[in-house]
Amino acid sequence: MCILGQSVLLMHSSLLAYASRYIDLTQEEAEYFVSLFRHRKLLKRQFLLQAGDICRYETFVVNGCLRAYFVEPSGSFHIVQFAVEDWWTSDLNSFWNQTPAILNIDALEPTDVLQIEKENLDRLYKEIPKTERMFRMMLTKAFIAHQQRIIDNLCKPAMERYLAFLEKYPNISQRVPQAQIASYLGMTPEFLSQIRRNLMR
Amino acid sequence: MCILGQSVLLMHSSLLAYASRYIDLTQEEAEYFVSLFRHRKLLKRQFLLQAGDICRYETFVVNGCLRAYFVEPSGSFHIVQFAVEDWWTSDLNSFWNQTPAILNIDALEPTDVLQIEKENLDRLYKEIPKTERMFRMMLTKAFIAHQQRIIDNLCKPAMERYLAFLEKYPNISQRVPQAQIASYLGMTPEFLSQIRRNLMR
DNA sequence: CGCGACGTTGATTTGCCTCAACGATTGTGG
DNA sequence: CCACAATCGTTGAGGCAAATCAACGTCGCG
Repeated sequence: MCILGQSVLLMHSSLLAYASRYIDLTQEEAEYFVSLFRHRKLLKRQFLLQAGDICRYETFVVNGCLRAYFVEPSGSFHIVQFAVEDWWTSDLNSFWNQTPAILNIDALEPTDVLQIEKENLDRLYKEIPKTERMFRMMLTKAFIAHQQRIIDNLCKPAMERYLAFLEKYPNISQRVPQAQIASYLGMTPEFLSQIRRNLMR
Repeated sequence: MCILGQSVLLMHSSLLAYASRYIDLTQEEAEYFVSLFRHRKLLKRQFLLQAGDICRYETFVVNGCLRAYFVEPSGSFHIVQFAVEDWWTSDLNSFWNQTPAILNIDALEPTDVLQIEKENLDRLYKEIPKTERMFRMMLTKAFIAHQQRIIDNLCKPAMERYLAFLEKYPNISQRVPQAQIASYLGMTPEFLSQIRRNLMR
């Protein structure tokens, strides 16, 4: 155990615990699996990815909190995703095609992540095919969540979207600033504040 | 070749052509692959899935056009997806968990589809593992498209969303009624009409 | 022909944004 | 340990994009 914080071993066990929800790995497979990831520590506000760069890694969050956001030419920005413990994040389009990213990803808290390169991920699929199943399942869940979000954005007014967010992500709503949540929900911080006032009664 | 329309053989070749974009199948594998699908013909306005039912199939569109939409308690509805030739559709959440669907799917035109049951899909993954790769890749692309749609909905005004839609789906915008497109884009038909008038100059 | 589906137009309303100013809290350097 | 800046949330006035409601025109079709 490392004095300076959680050891890499503990990081790995966090990732393996996650994987075990989807697939069973032998001791040997598990070791190979985690060996393809590299650990990285982020300070608050440090970037994991900047728009324009190529997204080289798929990222697993061990602890802390990241945000992925899109910056418009006008300068305003919109949060696409929060990622806390046990979440994955990346600019999937950039990662998949190895093209410049349109998303920025940075840390809202000091954060530990494990990252895997595209090459290694392809290698992993090849060496341990059932890992491909895991990623397919993860993607399925993420896709469903995105679809639900599209539906909500289409038909729910601001207050309902906020209430749904509170219910769905209680662990996120308690740790990230309200302005960030407003951005995620597609409204201004001022308006979210007004909504909260109305909810007080 | 069947007198009453495209033969099942041609349907299958359409599906195999699609699959070949992602993976290579031997003759034998290809035959097994398509044998797991059943063909179905839909009349205009016929339902493929109704909310509340369990979504038993993943559906590949051979020709025609489907829409997947969500109906609110108030009665208003929102189109989540159009599916034309070479697209897949389902209520993925319902299919995945075998829980009641929240989406309705029906035909905007007479439509031919090929459907695979969950059991057979799982069997397919097992017998021909590379098919799992294909579905993972399809999902990745769909996920990316959904993410882009979320971004667009968050930051683009109605007119830009409409223009982006025209550019992205020219083959859809020419065949489905404008009111349907308005629903997909999250605006009223009246407002879309106004936008089109403004674009006339 | 007459009905239903579809698109258009205009008047009015409203949900949400913009802009600007003002507390409260945090944190950081002197 | 204090002072000051930065961050964060709140409040209010005014404006705009888009919804609502209602009426009307135009097809295609039974």
